Amino acid sequence: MNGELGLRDRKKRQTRLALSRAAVTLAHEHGYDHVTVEDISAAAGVSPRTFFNYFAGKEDAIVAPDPEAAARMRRRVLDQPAELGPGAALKAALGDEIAEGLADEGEMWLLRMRVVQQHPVLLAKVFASGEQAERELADAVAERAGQSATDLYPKLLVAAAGAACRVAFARWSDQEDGRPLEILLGEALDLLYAGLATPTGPCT
Amino acid sequence: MNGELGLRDRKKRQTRLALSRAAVTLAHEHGYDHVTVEDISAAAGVSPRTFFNYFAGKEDAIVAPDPEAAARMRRRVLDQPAELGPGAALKAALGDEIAEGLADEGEMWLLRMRVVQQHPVLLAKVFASGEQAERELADAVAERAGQSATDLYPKLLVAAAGAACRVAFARWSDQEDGRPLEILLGEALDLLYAGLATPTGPCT
DNA sequence: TCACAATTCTGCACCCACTGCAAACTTGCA
DNA sequence: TGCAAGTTTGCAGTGGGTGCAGAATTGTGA
Repeated sequence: MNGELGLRDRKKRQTRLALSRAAVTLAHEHGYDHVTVEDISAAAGVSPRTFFNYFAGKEDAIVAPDPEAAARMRRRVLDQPAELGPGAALKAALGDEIAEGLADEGEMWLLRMRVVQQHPVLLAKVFASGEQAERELADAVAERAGQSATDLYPKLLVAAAGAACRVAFARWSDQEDGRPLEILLGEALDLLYAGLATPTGPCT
Repeated sequence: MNGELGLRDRKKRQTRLALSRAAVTLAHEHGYDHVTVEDISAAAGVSPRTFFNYFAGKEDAIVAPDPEAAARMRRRVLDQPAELGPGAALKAALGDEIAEGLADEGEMWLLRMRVVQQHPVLLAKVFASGEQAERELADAVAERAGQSATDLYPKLLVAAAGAACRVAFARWSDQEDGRPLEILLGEALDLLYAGLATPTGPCT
């Protein structure tokens, strides 16, 4: 009736979001390991047991691996104009994804990045979920490149692009560099596609 | 007197190695999360409490972040012939490191990789410790390139090279491809330095 | 409107990872 | 041999994480 979702599902989404927001903000205020699951669930108004009905662990409440992200990126890659090569298609797809994400919840991304950058455990989670996404993405890239997903090229392309993303995100959240995320990522990808050429010439 | 190390230090090294080997082999046999710290320490002949005197956690007993690796790689990069550019120096340094590691404990590396590849948590640890090493390596590369360590180029070069390493290691442990690790890594780095050129031309 | 089925929430009991502390033990050295 | 320093261990406790079963809530058909 309202928004195509019943009260049940709306409440679930709401609870999940409340837990996630509570986890990020509490961790940002008091430090990740000074925040217990009990604190988070209390702030979100549910029992500690319920927390584990939504997230597999405390870490997941902060990094929140988006289960739809992989499929969405796959579609983005395949939907790019046919004249683009695999690398350009991947770059365009990443640009689209980031533009949309920033518009939806950019300030939350920034807060999350700040917390994550200071906690190796969380950073590890980010890498792991990125790696998961890379596996699916490699399929899409392989399809565009007319290769098998087990070939070196698709795997390396998405892995290297992932590395570029991480570098760009880190620079973005570092506030040293005030430029927007899209620019930073574009710069990194261009350098990558130029064979990591040094300022004075190609990579030697 | 004997090997420059007293009985004390030799025993410590021995215990650490025993714990690490026990962790890897037990995890390989029974699955990582069906093995408890108690099992590992029992197999190594020490008390569970002692386990934590050697490793910060169960994961560390398997991924065992080598505390000297970063400094060693830094030296390797700086010690490469002066005529090599940053990228070539990094490639050569990685080759040296791998050749030495394979000779010392190649079969253990393989077993470890097999375990790690199937456990997101461990994979995450690998990424995290890799990321840690990348920060130090970026300094060395920046020095060779005559740039600041906060510049994009050094960070992206080591991050992309790290991605190439992970891809090469994964392919190596996959046993689909029987070629030796050095070849696989060289191939990945070459493709990277060629700007991730597709089989039919440069990356578009 | 009401009652029933399905789903969600919650408390409880439990396992395991991990830590600080202090006592027992081992090693190195005078 | 005996002492100082370092290592191992047990113990007690915290917190993350899970299975289970009952209570609470919601969707649905009569």
